[in-house]
Amino acid sequence: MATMSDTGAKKVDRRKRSGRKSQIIDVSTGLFREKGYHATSLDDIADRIGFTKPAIYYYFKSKEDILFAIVDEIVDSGLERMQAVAATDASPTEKMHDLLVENTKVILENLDANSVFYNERGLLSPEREEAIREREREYTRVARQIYIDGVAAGEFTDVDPALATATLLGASIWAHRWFDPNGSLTTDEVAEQIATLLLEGYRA
Amino acid sequence: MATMSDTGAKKVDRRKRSGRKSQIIDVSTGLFREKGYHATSLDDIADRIGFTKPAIYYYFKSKEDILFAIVDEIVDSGLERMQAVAATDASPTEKMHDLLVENTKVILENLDANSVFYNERGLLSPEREEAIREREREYTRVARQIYIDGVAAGEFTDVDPALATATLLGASIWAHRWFDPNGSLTTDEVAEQIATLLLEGYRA
DNA sequence: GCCTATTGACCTACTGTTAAGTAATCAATT
DNA sequence: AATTGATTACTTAACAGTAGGTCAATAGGC
Repeated sequence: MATMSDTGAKKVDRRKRSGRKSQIIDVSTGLFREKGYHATSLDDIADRIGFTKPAIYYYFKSKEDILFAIVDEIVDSGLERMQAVAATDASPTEKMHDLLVENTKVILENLDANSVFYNERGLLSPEREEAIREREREYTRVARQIYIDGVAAGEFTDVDPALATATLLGASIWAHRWFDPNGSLTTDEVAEQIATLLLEGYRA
Repeated sequence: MATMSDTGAKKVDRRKRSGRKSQIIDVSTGLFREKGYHATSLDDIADRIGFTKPAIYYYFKSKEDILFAIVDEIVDSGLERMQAVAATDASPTEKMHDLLVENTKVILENLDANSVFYNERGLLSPEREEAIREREREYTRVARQIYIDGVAAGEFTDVDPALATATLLGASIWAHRWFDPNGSLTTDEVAEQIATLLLEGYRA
């Protein structure tokens, strides 16, 4: 009776999801990445859990809600770490380097969910995609401001900040397509090398 | 391959296709990019042409064949231009710069098809995906060799060539996600600025 | 009368989703 | 201690819609 009465709240607690709900999300994340959202049926998800299909509806109102849960959680976790980097009083050069390192790490440490984020989020309803895109704009805004500060401080090349940050972040994001968790390089090493390569250029 | 005095070198050569067939490919390319492969029905494609669905089967044996036709054509057009760059006797630095410029241009000049290539090709059958992946390996092999030559010549930073080329090409490829054809920058300007930014780094 | 291009009708498989029912658990009441 | 009622976590059955795909039939040009 003591700890029961506060569970009725509608706010979703990300850290303490019910075991089943987080299991559905985890399994769906893997399948969505492997096969794509539309090519993954609710039967596929249920089978892998050891469920029947309608049981999913006890935890989610629709298939799209599962995808949204995955994508929504990811955009939050990334944004938090970007803002932490931007909030330091380091130089623009250091900030941008750290931002690229953190961005790569956040992606590679949660490869499945981030792959789903980048490849399947376009399949959400227009309203939900816009909600995600809004959060992402905040994300790119942080990076762009660092770049603008860097140009003002004479530290960065004076090119279009939108182009520069899109290119820099793109190089980092693209790691999700080729990174092999079983390869010889760790996520930290890859993150550091990408950031350094972009900062200095590839010319010796 | 000699220089073709064709009207549009930027457009993909589709002389071998009948008008209808190329129309199906064009329309499908647009829809696959907008909505995704699985979310696009054959009725959607037929409707946009002014067709009925079975007519598609006069030109293609299956829906997947349409996707394969799009993806197959793209991987060819890209590879040809990469090999042309690699075949010159320029320095590794110049080659890599040109390769990045050409890669970006080839993507932005055919944005729909390249978006489909990068986002939907994983939905092909395993055999066909492997066939595409094989051609793409040739693609990355060309870039990697240039990088290796550049390191040997003391021109490039001595990092893992696989990581370096994946990062460099990734930054270029990622342009397909943010480039706006109606924006203020042309494809040539974007291609040149991305290549220069990557070559020199963003530090002033 | 043949070839090309196209259609309407149809089949089958599968999808997300809902409804209704059930076994187990637990709190409150008898 | 036994009964009840509610809640949790599912199951089975089924539905309505849609998808890719097939095929016989056909209109128009040569």
